[in-house]
Amino acid sequence: MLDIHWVREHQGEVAENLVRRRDEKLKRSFSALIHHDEEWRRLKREIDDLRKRRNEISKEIDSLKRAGTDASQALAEAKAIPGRVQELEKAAAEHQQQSHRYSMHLPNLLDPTVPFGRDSTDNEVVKTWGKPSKSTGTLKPHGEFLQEAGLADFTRGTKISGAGFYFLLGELALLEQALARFALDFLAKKGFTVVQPPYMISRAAYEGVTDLVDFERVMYKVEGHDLFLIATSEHAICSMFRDEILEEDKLPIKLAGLSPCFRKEIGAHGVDTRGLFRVHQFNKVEQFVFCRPEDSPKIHAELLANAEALFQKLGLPYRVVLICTGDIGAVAAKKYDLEAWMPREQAYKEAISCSNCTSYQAVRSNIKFRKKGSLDKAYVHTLNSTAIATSRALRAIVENFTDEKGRIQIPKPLQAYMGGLTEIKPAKPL
RNA sequence: GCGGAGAUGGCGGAAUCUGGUAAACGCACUCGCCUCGAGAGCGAGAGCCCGCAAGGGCGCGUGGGUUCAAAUCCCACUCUCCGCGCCA
Repeated sequence: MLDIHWVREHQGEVAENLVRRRDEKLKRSFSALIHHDEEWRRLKREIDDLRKRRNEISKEIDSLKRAGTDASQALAEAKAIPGRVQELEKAAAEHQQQSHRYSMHLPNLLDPTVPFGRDSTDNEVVKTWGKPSKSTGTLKPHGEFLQEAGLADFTRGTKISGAGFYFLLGELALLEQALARFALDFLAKKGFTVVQPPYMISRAAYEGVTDLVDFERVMYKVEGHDLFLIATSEHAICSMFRDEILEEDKLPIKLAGLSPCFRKEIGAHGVDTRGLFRVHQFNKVEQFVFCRPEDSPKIHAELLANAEALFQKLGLPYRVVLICTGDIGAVAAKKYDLEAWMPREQAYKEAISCSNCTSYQAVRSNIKFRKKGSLDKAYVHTLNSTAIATSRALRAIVENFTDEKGRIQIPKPLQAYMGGLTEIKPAKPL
């Protein structure tokens, strides 16, 4: 969400931004927003004037009564006001609601460096690291391999919970824990505070962090409660500081979230349907930062560097893409994806998403900071980046590091978390 | 889940019974004056909304109701504390 005060003064810039997104619908929403905002302000003025008059008369009535004088004339005038106020308030509330609704749909201002494009095929490759392995033509889909190797059970996961659910078994389940712990230890050393957030949050908290369409498409609703399962710890962590004014010298606040992520993501995905790539539940270590506006570009680069460092330490080949205007979504002003090399598909696939959300979430969640030595307040900037989404990292490890005998080589930095184990051998399926 | 008490600025707290337009009093904070400097003292300020401003409106956990007028009365909800129950 954009700050409405700012929008009133910078309508041209907002319109330009929408042109870059090439979205006619948004342009109409924007003029509707301006219209309702103006109407609301006009009515508010009228209502305030009426209230002023009512307050004056109320005072008169008070003093008349205290003096023991007849107040019936003043009372008669006063009685007429609340009804009129109520009428106008109804109209004003309607306009305010509409203006709020439209502003909730307005996307963030894009950073000027975001490339113009239609969809993910127009994203710009900015870096490639590591040597992508050539296809041997013998690799099985990782889901099939893990099922046969007794390291995961997709069949029974589907049986009890439906497609997109799975059991991790034995050493693969331990490797999943190792990955998460590896990422957390790395971030803790970088000054991040580790956070285990609530896994369910209320609608109001949720509206502060994400686009409204996510409620239908992505999030699971808990029946009978005002609660949604989090789709990432980013959501819980951002709303953690909702309606707060932070002190400038506490910034930047760097947090490393650890949580399961629950996503509906309806629809079939071909070869990815069975396996760990696209699932309804996975664990993720997330980087999240609240900072001063002037620091967010620098911190954005840091978060990406952290994500890259983790993949480099694991030895997983990847490339970094800068997401284009058509693929970036409503929340981020600028976004990089880190795509890991997946040998079986001979393709880079999204493993990490790293966004500078500027003040978009801060406005929605009302998170400000007080400038040092003054009473001035401004919205913070928020940034988030995956550190490790364990499900996708596991797939990358399995595909990149399994030898012809079906043994998965454990990346060096994870071995310490696996009691010194260097490889995972296939087991008998349960 | 049951019973009791409560929710007011950054904090402690007053006004609630008896409706009359909130933050008295104290602490902390910001700016200014005064000081060589610090402190003390004095003055102003300190939430949100509309307005270029002057000014006005709103705001006492949330939502509704009664009233010319609600922190105060009524209803529902949320949360906190105490006790009991249940529980990994």
